[in-house]
Amino acid sequence: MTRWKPDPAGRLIQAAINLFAVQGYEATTVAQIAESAGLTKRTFFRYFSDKREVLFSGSAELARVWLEAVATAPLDAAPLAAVTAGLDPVAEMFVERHGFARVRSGIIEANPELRERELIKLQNLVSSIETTLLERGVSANVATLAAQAGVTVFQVAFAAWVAQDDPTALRRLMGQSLDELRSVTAG
Amino acid sequence: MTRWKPDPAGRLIQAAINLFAVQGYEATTVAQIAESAGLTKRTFFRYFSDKREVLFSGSAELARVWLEAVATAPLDAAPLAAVTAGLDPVAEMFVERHGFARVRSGIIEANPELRERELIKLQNLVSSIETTLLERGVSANVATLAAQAGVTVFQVAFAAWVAQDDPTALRRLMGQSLDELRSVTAG
DNA sequence: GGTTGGATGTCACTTGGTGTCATCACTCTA
DNA sequence: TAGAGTGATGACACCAAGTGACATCCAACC
Repeated sequence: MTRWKPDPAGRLIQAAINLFAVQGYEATTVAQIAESAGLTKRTFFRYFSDKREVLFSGSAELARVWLEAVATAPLDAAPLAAVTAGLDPVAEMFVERHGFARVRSGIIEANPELRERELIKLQNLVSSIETTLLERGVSANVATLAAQAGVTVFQVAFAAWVAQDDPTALRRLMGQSLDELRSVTAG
Repeated sequence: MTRWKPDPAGRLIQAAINLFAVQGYEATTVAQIAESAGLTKRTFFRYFSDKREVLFSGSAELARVWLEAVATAPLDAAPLAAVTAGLDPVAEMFVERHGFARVRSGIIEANPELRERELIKLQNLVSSIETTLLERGVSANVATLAAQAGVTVFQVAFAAWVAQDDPTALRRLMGQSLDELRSVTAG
């Protein structure tokens, strides 16, 4: 037998999502989450830097997948093309998480504090993509704008994806969003 | 004689900025800010919903100026043209605030909590512009993308503006940023 | 069998944020 | 002009997030 029950971080995340879904984010205390996972408040803060972070540990994987695609895109690809090369693997990564994403999105949309955290995670993603572009020789402002444009395309498509029922629709929605951005900025 | 010293909110803002600049945001307590303004902690929270908000009361004016410009743009203007119609009056509004903006930006950039708040303020601005576009008959996704594109252009230009010395440069930097966005999404 | 070490628990503390009621001076009205 | 509002502020108690310091426990290793 192991000394403690396994995967404490995973248990905390699951407990948190359940409690947030049932009684709301604000009405749930960290002590409740920890107790529900069989741990203490102090241990919660050893795994997550704050109460919000328990919903955002997955953002590291999103960044990892996207960044790898940008870094390995053909060196002669245009900046925005390199950025949007990340959309395919990202879409694939989310196919099996449609249900989870919907619950999580519902919780986040209902709370301004969590929306703030989501925005800064997306901004960190923009910064990371931007850095990758800079390493590919793209100029500073163009890197910023291309990275931001790509993430915006993702955001718009993601919002549409959680609002409908087809788990595989993300890829198509992203393509559509990109086309619309092109037509908006073309005028 | 008046009963209390005038403009309590303004005094709190000034006291907060001074303290943040000298000893940092985290090291400054709300009680210190309030005492420095000759008020109590309880009164601080009557004027600002939380400690971060004391740095963001100006964002309402930014939104007001920008939205008015979007709403009064020619009805046959393209969505992005209507959005960027806000850049001129916004640039004008900031000319006399270059010094203040630099101090404030320095404080915000140094603190993740404050960056989160700034991002959600910008996102709220995006949403407001989006709503104004919808009222002008623009379709949903296009409204989102045009509003987001315009605010991104502003963000990029603003960052460049506080990094240099000419208070009047904002307008030119915005035009440049917009041109770059067009070229990025054109490919 | 004793020791080490990493994960967890305990406890005390600071600070952000809120609810409730008291205070105090100005104003309005009889 | 007395006295009842009124609106801003203060006083106080309280809760929950977050942190530092130290104790505890059990598995593995010598």
